[in-house]
Amino acid sequence: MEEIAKLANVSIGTVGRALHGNGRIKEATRQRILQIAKELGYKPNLAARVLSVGKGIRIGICIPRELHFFYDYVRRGLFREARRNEHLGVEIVYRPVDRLGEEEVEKVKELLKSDIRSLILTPADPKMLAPWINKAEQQGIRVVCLASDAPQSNRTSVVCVEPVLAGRFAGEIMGLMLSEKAQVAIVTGMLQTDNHHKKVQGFSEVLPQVRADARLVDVVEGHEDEDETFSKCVQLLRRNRKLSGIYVSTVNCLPVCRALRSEGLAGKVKLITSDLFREMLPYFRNGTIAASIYQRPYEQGQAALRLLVDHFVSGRAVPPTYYLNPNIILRSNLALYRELRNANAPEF
Amino acid sequence: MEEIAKLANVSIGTVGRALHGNGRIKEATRQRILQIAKELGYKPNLAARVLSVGKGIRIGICIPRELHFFYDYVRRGLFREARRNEHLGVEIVYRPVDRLGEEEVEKVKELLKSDIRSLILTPADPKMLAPWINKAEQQGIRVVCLASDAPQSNRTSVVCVEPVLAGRFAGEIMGLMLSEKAQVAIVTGMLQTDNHHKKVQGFSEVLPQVRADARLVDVVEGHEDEDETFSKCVQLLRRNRKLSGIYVSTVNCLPVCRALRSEGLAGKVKLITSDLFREMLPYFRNGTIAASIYQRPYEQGQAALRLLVDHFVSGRAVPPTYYLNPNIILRSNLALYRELRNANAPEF
DNA sequence: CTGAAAGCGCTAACAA
DNA sequence: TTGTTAGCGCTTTCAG
Repeated sequence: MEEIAKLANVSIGTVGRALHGNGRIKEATRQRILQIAKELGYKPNLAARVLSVGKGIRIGICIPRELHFFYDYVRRGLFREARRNEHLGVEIVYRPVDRLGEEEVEKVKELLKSDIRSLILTPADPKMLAPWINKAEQQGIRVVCLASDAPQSNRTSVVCVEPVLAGRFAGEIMGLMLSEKAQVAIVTGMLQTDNHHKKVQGFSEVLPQVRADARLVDVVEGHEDEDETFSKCVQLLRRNRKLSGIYVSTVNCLPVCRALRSEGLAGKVKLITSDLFREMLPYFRNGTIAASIYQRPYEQGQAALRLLVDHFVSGRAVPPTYYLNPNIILRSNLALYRELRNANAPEF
Repeated sequence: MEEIAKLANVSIGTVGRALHGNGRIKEATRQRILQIAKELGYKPNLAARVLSVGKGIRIGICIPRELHFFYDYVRRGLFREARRNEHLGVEIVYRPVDRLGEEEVEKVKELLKSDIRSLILTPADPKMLAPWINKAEQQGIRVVCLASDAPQSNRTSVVCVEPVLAGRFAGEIMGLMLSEKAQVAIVTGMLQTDNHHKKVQGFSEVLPQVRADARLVDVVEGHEDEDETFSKCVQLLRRNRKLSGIYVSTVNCLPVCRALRSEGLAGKVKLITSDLFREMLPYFRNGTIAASIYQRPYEQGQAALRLLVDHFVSGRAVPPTYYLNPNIILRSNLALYRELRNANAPEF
């Protein structure tokens, strides 16, 4: 900056104003300074800037505590990435809700009063939340939706795995695994839920493309209830002894596994589940679960935070969407997943 | 630091010496200061440190230019992550080789003279390189192997996809896709190559576990030659009309695709390839390639650099190994891969 | 062995 | 509209 100032015959303060864009400065000098800066290949020293500005970047976070197997990893991704950037003054204001959707509006209101520059949240009820998101954006608070979206709102960005893609992915794998004239079923939570609806949609779109002779014979709604899911699955399996594949689009796969075992069909019926948690492990090991579609909660949290840090520190634009690729978990790569590693393994 | 100094009745300079570990300082005062620092929960301001020290962390990089489809992404991962950490003074000294193994020792020697704190390289000839790696480590230069390993050396760490795992992963997917009494073959480069050998090994271990009745009938070495691979594949397919799966463990999958098409077997024989580049796209689209095992070159580069930055900036230990999970690419998730995205899409 | 002070590059408040 | 200047927290050099 000093060198620019010298060449432009102005003070270092003026150079600052020119570079900064704001401030009262004559357009002519501004242009001149900018020109010289470019010629010199000037790049700001971020360390100095951070040191000088002093106050950090406060980021509000509102995510659920449950379901732990998912949000624990989202949270870790967020917090670790925040800590990695502590030296840039990144600071988190954490206002969790107990379950998805519980009191989310209250928490958001609270966060809006906390002098935050940005807000990360997992909208459960986008309609309800939209006015608050819009209000935040009006105040200059960047809102990033995480894991689920609020498309009708003015949110700056969303980080997630597209549910349709997850469904398509599952559908394609299922199709590849099936033999001729196969019959498959889907077990889901509630079809009303946007997320589940889209997964089912993606799955059923793709399946016939991969195997024209495959048929989706049933979509079972388990309503996230263990017993209901179990008994409905048993019925499904008895009703249809030729079923050769099941896709569980919700996290509740354990009752499905149990139903398969109790009917002696474990390993015979190809089972594709979603996500990953400890209790699934034995079913993976003994071949009941063939594959699981993993939504990479840790990386989702990490990505959300990185987008914001890059934006506030380097002025990088935040893309309106950041879609992650789902992973597929099989027996052979199971060991590499954090959920099953010991706590002190290195993480990113 | 000022507050610590006050409480300990010393100057800020003494606090610095105590914290820093080095320097001439009476052990008693050192302990006292450390104690107070801990009580106060002192954490150094990294921005200030970087600003003060001035000179950054120079990291030497020696990776090949070819094969572009792979190393271009490794390089991007490395460079972008370096740029993200510019404000911490991270700086790259880039000494590429044209092809894997070409003049690697020369380049490494050159880099060792460049006042680097760390060295990232892709060893092609570990035996040859080991003494240089050891020398570097002796000089206090942290050596990180990237994409391939030099296990007999004293390298600090390795970042890669384990080839055995990639093979096992492919084997399991293949197993899941096959029907009864299936016969499969592998097309590889040279079995002498450690990497290929291990992939083949992983694949053949897992296949019978997934399908006891499947049989690995042939392993074809194409020696990375287009014509040789093509004609050997055609022979393979004619010799064995009942072949139902092929795993290509090398990047050279195009001749295999062409052979399948020319024999009218595209889509009939399940084809699993490795990695991803533009020319594979049509074969994905028309169903010739069922799946590809993706080694995430971008993330490999990114991870290597992150490990080092975390180490030098925050004093975090570098884990001796950092294994990435390979991804599987299918038609449905193809669109999300960078290789096929336009250049200005957001990246991490 | 310890203290004092300059300065890293930038921002922001105040003065002109 | 522009110039001046005091720090931000730390390292490092030079003097005690």
